This record gives sequence, structure tokens and C-alpha cells, in this order.
Amino acid sequence: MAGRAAVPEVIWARRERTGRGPKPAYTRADIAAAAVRIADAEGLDAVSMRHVAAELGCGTMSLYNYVPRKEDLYELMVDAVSGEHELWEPSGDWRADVMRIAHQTRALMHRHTWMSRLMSSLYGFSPNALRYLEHCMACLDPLEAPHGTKMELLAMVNGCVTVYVSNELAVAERTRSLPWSDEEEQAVRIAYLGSQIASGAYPRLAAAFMEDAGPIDLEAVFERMLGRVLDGFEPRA
Amino acid sequence: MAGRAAVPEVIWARRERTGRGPKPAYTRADIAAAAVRIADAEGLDAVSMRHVAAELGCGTMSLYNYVPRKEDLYELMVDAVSGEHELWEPSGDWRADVMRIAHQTRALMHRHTWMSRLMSSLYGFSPNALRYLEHCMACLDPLEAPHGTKMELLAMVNGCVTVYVSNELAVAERTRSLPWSDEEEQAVRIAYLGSQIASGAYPRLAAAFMEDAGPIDLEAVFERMLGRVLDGFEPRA
DNA sequence: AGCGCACTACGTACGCTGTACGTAACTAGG
DNA sequence: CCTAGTTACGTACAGCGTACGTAGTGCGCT
Repeated sequence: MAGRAAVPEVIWARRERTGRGPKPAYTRADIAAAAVRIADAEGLDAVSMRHVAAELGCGTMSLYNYVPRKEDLYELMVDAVSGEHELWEPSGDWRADVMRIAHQTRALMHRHTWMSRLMSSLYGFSPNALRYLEHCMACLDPLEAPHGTKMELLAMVNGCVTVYVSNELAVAERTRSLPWSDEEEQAVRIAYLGSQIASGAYPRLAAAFMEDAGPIDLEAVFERMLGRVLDGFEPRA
Repeated sequence: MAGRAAVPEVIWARRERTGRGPKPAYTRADIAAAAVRIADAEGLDAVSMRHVAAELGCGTMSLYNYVPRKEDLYELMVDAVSGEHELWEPSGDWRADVMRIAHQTRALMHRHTWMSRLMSSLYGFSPNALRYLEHCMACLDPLEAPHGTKMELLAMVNGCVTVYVSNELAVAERTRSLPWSDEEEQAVRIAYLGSQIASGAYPRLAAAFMEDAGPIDLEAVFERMLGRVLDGFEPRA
């Protein structure tokens, strides 16, 4: 009977509508959509309570009727785009299905570049996340393994995809903010990194950077990474 | 000769000291140490320019002589604790060495719980990061593979460790902010998650959650994950 | 030797953030 | 019908990053 009211509750445990009083002017979906629109167009840092409220056309503080803290707004956003995952009838080939899931997740994170940043800090048992997880598990039905192992597989795949895309986006951001062209980029990288490497203190890094001169094929690397992860779960022959 | 001054430079390309004028009162190491102290004690969000300046005992704007943007302060912090990595003479057993590296990285991120948050957004070719990377590559000398593959291995290991610890910390944070004890935690999780699962819409998730009733052994899961990653790089027999 | 300038230090100020709080309007349940 | 629980929203506050201006300092050059 201790006061458990003052506790930070998960937003999904709250009912959306609560009977008494005037009907809410917006749904959670409206709010999430507005926030996603802003994040897509102007970046995650542009998502402020004021900005989202303005996008919706209501006063700033009205938002707090729907969303107790800003963090919950993020949760709404992640759930909303999690709903973009295509969920198909499992093919029977778990490897192919998981590959397809990974590629779709990557595409989704490229479409909403702020996702990878939010995913790594959120708890993530939103309704759409549950639906998505259930679909992933369904794809793993053909795999002979305990549920726990399957969950570990999914965690690893999701984790790898997230960090991979994070890196992709970080590098893209870095080169985009540079005023030089891609070809000159190489030269610029030499400016600092090269000065360090030329110092001779890092012979192996020097060798590594000399080796891959051409632009790396991000798709191929992604594919290779996934393959290796899944190899670890292949039943022993 | 186009104006390349207005460009966001990497802080490591800046010289720390520049001859003319009064001697700077602090070193980059001083500043990084102050910021790390604050982040460790009060969390990453407590690291503000004002707060760090106060910790150093100087005016807020004086910090900007050393650090052009706040993001660079983060870079300094990451580099500082990257220097905590123990670098040993490679044993000749690359698998064992990589395992040891991963365990140390995990320990480091538990010591500085804000690291995982920063690592996923930073570019990361700071001096200490280079030293660390070179050491990792040295550990991989016994592995018969091209440099590019070795880099991919390290990226995967580092990535997996980062997301793993992120999850660990997120869960810990969630349960810590709850006023209930660990045993009751289980019951609370049922409150929302259980209501969803009991709905019957997610049969596989239900089965999975029922299966692992006891507290999971985080060390064992970590070990297993690493093992699987490394398996993917074992030379084919 | 001494001038000039690059550099450090730092106070003030601006626009922005999340959100606590108080008030007015509204409507469903007893 | 009344009233209690909700919605809506304006105001206010503490804190943020940082642009800008000013004052003082000491190295490098003439």
C-alpha cells in the first residue's frame, strides 16, 4: 500500500483515454507522427516539446496531458516507426528470413536516421516492438533451439545492425559536414590520421589503412557481418 | 585557398599549446579529468560547460579556449578513459587476447556508465583510441587473415560489447528507478508486459518469457555472445 | 629593447530547453 | 444535476550552449 503513484511508469501501461472530462484533441498516433515528421525533416535535436506542440497546433503544456516526460515522446516515436516493419509469412528458411529482417531494419534506420540513436537508450517493449519481436520469433520456428537462444540471436542481430548503421551514419555525417569532395576526403583524413600513422607508432593500423585504398562496399560488409553472426547459431553438423 | 577555417575541425588536429600569449592555466588532461569526475559522480547529463568550468575553478567561457564545442568535450572524456585500457604483450592466442580485451572493455564501461552512450555517437580516432586499436591489432597477429577482416572483427567485438553493456545498464537503470525489490520486479513486469502476453497475441514471446524464470547469468550470456562472434572468424578447417 | 599581436580569461546576454504550477473550460458518473 | 476528474494552456523558472566584447598578458619580430 506504499504510494506507488509517484513512480516513473512506462507510458504503455497508461490508458490512452480515460472517460471523464473533455475528449482529448489528439491521439498518441497524432503526436508520434508529428514528432517523427520533425525528426525526419530537421533532425532529432529539433524535437522539442514546444516544436512538437506547434506542429500539432496546440499549446506546449497541453502535450504533457499525453506524454508525462519527454523521454516518453521518444518512446512514442520509436514505436511509431517500429510499426513500419513489414511482417510477412515466415518462409521456412530462418536464415533467409533473418537476413531479410536485418536488411529491412537497416533500411528503416536509414529512412529515419535518428532511430539508431534512440534505440540504444530505450527499454523497448512498446506494442509495435512486441509485434515485431513475435514476427522475428516466428521466423525462427524452423531453427532447432531453445527460446532463450533464439532471443539471444535476435538481440545480437538487432544490436549489430544498430551499431553498424550508427557507424555508417556517423561517417556519413562527418564527410557531409566537410566542405571537400569525396576524393579529397581521403587526403583530409591523411591530414590528422595520416600524421599519426606516419609517425610510425602504429604500424598495423598503417598497414590496414594502406590496404583498403578504394571505397569500401558497405552492403558487402553488412552482409558478411550478418552471415558471421548467423553462423554462430547454425546447428553443429 | 578557399576559406577552410570555418569548418568543424577534429579537436585532435588542434595543437594543445600555441606559443604566443599567457600560458594556459589547464591542460586538456585536466579538463577531461574534471568532466569525467562529474560524469562518474553525477551522470553524463550533469556535464555542462558551466559545471565543468566550476569544477576546474575557472569562468565558464574560458573553457572555450580549450574546447571549441561541447561535443569536443565529450571527445576528450572518451579519450581520457580510453587511456585506462590495459595494454599487454600479446600472448600468441588471439582468441584469448580478444576475450580479455572484451572483458576489460565491459568492465571499463561499467566503471564509467556514460561511456557506452558516448561511444555510439563519436567518430573515435583519438590518440588513446589509436593506441588501443593498435594493441588490438597486435593481438590479432597470430590470426591468418587480411587486415580488413581483422578490423571487421574488432568492429564487431567492440560493437557487440557496447550494445550489450548498453542493455545491461538500461535494464539496471529501469529496475533501480523502481521502488520495489528485485523479487517484486518480476511481478511488476507482469503488470504491463504480462497483460500483453496474456492476451495470447504473442504466443512465442509468452513461451520465451515463461521459459527463463530464474535470473539470467549476464556473464555467461556475454561469454557466449563473444564466443559466437569469434567463431565466425575462425579459419575454416 | 620595445612594439604589436596572438592568445588567455571571463562577464554579459540571447535564445532555447524541459517542466512545475495555477487557472479556466468541459463532460461523464453518481 | 452536481461535482470530481480531465483537458487545455499561459506564465514562470532554472538551466543549457555559446556569440560577442573587453581587458590583460607575454612571445616573436623588428
